[in-house]
Amino acid sequence: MEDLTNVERAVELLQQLGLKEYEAKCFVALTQLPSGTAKHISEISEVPRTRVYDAVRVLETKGLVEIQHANPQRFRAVSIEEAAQTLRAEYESRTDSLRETLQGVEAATVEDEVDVSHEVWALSGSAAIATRTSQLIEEAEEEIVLVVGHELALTDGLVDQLESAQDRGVSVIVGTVSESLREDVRALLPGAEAFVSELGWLSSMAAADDDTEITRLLLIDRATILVSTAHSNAATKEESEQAVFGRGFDNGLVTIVRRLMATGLFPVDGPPSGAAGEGASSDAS
Amino acid sequence: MEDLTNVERAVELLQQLGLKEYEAKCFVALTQLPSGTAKHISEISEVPRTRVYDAVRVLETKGLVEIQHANPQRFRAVSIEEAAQTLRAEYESRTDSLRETLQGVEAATVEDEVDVSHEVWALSGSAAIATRTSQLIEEAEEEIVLVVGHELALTDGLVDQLESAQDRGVSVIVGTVSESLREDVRALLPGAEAFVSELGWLSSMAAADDDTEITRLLLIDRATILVSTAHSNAATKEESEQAVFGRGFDNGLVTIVRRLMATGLFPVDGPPSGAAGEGASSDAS
DNA sequence: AATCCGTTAACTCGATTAATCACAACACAA
DNA sequence: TTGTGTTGTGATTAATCGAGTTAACGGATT
Repeated sequence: MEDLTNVERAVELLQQLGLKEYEAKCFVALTQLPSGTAKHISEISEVPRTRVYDAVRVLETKGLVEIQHANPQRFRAVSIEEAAQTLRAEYESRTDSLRETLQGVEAATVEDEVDVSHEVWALSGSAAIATRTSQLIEEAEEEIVLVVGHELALTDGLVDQLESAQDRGVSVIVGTVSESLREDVRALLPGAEAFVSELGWLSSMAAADDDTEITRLLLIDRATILVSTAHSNAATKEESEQAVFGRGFDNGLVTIVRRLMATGLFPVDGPPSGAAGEGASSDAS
Repeated sequence: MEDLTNVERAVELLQQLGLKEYEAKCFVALTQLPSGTAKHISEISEVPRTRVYDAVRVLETKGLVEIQHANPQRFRAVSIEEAAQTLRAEYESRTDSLRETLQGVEAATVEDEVDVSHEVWALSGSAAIATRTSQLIEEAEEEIVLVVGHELALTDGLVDQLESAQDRGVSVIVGTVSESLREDVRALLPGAEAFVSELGWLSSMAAADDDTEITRLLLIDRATILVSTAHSNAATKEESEQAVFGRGFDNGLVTIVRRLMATGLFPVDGPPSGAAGEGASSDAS
């Protein structure tokens, strides 16, 4: 009674996990009782009494409740821990099946060759962006320029990957937004160049009612770029991360960013070695 | 083309994982291509071309595809492995949140005391049944009588639990359907009584068009019983496991099963010690 | 028998989704 | 220029599904 918010959250989560509204509400109600009748459940869950039976029966087939076939019937939920495990196991087996099934599908009619040199791809979701970031870092052969616009963007995994890139002879240059973060980088990655950059020039792109900031800016071998932004919309209160990445030395996006980096990105310590300066002078598409 | 079935399976799985039909079909189509346009996707996925755009946009927000904003737009799916991980992670975080949220809910109005001695509960799903089985075994104080009607029912975990029950002084009696399985039990559980039982008397309960067999039959301290049956319906081709369990010495179900075990269940080696015989003579409800 | 309660099943309404259509912007060729 | 075809967006219709309600059945109680 005192925690309506928690109940609502739980109901919403259960629906996201595939339960219908009534099922979710009934289950949450049952977790609040050692056991209960349809009437009882209806009262605390606000589910029409006559529909409790359907809902609970479905829950039973999913292994989430047990039914006592008496008069009146009594219902009881399994433990929270067990319910969570049951649901998790269900989706885990589904993703596993999906993996197998999709691997047995692949390959369709091959389409014509596509010019890959001017591609600019958009993607969203922190996980997807992180994955792409590490893929790009791993394919670097000569140089990695990384500007982290937010503390959270510099994860342990990222540091490890940069380290192993250095080990195979790739030069790593890291820009940060703050002095303190630069010190961290210098401690974590001794072999890398570290500098403080100003990303203000890009923040001005953001719309007025949004709160957008750059989280990552990655340039691989001067020919592949990835820019990611965290976009927290004030209206919907949603946090989302978006990114674009482009391939090819004369790719439009790559060219622009290379030029921007050469001119306005490295004001404090000056442009690092040949990273951006050389690119700026050698792109004439 | 040659594996329509696989494609259909994948689409179905993706829908079970929360995607809409069009989204699922588009994604599967994209896994068959390095990249493709809306037209291309529409052709292999049978999704109306004009709807491909929406579907793919949703997929992008879920981190499953990347979009090239060109003319025409091009779309590309992330790797199968990455897609599976993304989906799995999504549901894992949801079950975790659920666990936490539910723990912050518990407890509602306490209802009147319920007479617990005649309860008979029904539950379904192998996982749920296995969990309940182990809970019952762990609460045993004196005696466990277990009849396994199917080889698969005797899992390693089950054996371990029976072993630890023996260690705390609980006598374990195991019935099997075959002589060979009995030998296995004798090897795995030296301290336990093992015998071959006949379960034919219960199989006759099954309806004609079904294929039902008893997988487990568990009697704890002569006062709690669990019977589980594997029910493979020929019509729907679905495999499901169901169970009932009851508590209390004079519980109707317990009484019946105790009596049945005393009379007709142990024909080969005779009834073990005092397990069922004593019960049969002492129940007068 | 009359009535109450528990239970099931059927039906309505509304929202979401699938499927189709119409249109504007653009490219290319005749 | 005109015609043709393609791309992308938006609106519209049709079908499906879930939520909410009502009716009907059967057993138990009085």
